Amino acid sequence: MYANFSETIINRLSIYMHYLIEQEEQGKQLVSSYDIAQVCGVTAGLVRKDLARFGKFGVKGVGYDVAELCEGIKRILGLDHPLRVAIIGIGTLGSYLLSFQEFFNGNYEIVAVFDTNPEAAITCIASETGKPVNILHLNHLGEVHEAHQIDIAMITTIPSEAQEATDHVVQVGIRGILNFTSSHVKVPMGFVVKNIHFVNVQDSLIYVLQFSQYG
Amino acid sequence: MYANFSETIINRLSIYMHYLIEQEEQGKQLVSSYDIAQVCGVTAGLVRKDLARFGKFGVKGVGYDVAELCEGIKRILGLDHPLRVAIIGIGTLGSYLLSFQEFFNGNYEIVAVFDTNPEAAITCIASETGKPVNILHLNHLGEVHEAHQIDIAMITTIPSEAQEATDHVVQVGIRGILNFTSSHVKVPMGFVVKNIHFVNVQDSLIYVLQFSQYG
DNA sequence: GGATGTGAAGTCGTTCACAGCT
DNA sequence: AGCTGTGAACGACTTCACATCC
Repeated sequence: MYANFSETIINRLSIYMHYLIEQEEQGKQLVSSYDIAQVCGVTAGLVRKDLARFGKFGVKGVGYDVAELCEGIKRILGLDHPLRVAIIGIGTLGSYLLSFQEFFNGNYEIVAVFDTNPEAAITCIASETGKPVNILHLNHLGEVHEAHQIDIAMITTIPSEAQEATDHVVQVGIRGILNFTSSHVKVPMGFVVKNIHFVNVQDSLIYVLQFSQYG
Repeated sequence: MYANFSETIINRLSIYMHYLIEQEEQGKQLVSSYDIAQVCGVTAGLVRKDLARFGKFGVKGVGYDVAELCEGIKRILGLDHPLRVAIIGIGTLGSYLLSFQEFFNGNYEIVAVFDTNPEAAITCIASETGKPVNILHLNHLGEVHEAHQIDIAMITTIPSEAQEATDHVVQVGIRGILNFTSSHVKVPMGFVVKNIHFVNVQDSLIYVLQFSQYG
């Protein structure tokens, strides 16, 4: 296993990987650090440094084999086997996540959707995606986790219910949590939460715009 | 205006600010760097350093006035006046963004929604939010921008149409772009793109989970 | 020739400890 | 006593330049 590197570096590896997946789908076999750098918005030297931390993936004078490097990064990230995801709370956001499974590039699988009011939700989903989706009451989270070993729970409830939903997730022993709500949630040691708040990105965009005026 | 600080720092200011807005709504008047630090997941010293870069906001021995600090950060970020947003492409993601206007805490206003197929979209939206929403053909983007001075365009089309939509946005002169699609988009100098790809966060969550086993 | 891998240098971000104000 | 503001020490990240290999 690869020692504990910083989130900054790991996040870039993820970006590189998704670029490589794209290239692989388009049939490209070889890329250079310059190719990766340009698309991902970093310098070529940094790409090489990032990769060199984890081993030697390239061939001097030639570049990187797309499929090989992609597999290498997947191994580093822990994405070399399929990962199971549960969605907790099925409003507009939950149904969006369901409909965009293609985002996941095959690494993730949504195994179940939970809500405290599953009947009301079913109509919503059916009209959105056209797919039949199994929506279960949150009480069944434990059984499903026992049966399928869920890696990540996505919290997509309304903000005021986020902590309660998270407590439930923690209680059944799912250790990875993606919090899409605007509330902060707390978990005990050994569990990991990552927040996805696009508003912060939006705010920093506004900040940068102040300094990028023409002239 | 406040000189060009790094995205890391600006992103934290945004996180602090949203915490302060929450506290203000709950009637709290005073916070310490320790309060902010605990909720936002950083150290108290870092909070003070971050703020000190931009001026003196607190009172020694006392703490920070919530409303005052909140206003201060808004001024730094450029959020001290309402900002106008357009949504380009109205599928499940676009309708989610519409329905979550409360996320924005009053700083942002969605002035219009555009699509290349507005008729098809209208039904989708109406059933989602229950609100009447004006969906216009993308051809009208220029007029609306003239009339309302749009600050940010959110690209929420299907990935294969992202670049085309972005080109349109650039052409009418909207300089801030939030790209929610999985495609990379290119813009000329003077324009700013920020990507919102939760998959990268999800990937890094998986990485971290490898090292947080019990025991 | 062309691209990687890497030490060394340089920059940037964070922690620490404490002086100073209330 | 409590909490901010800040220089100094520390550590992490990034760039640079070049030796190295295909």
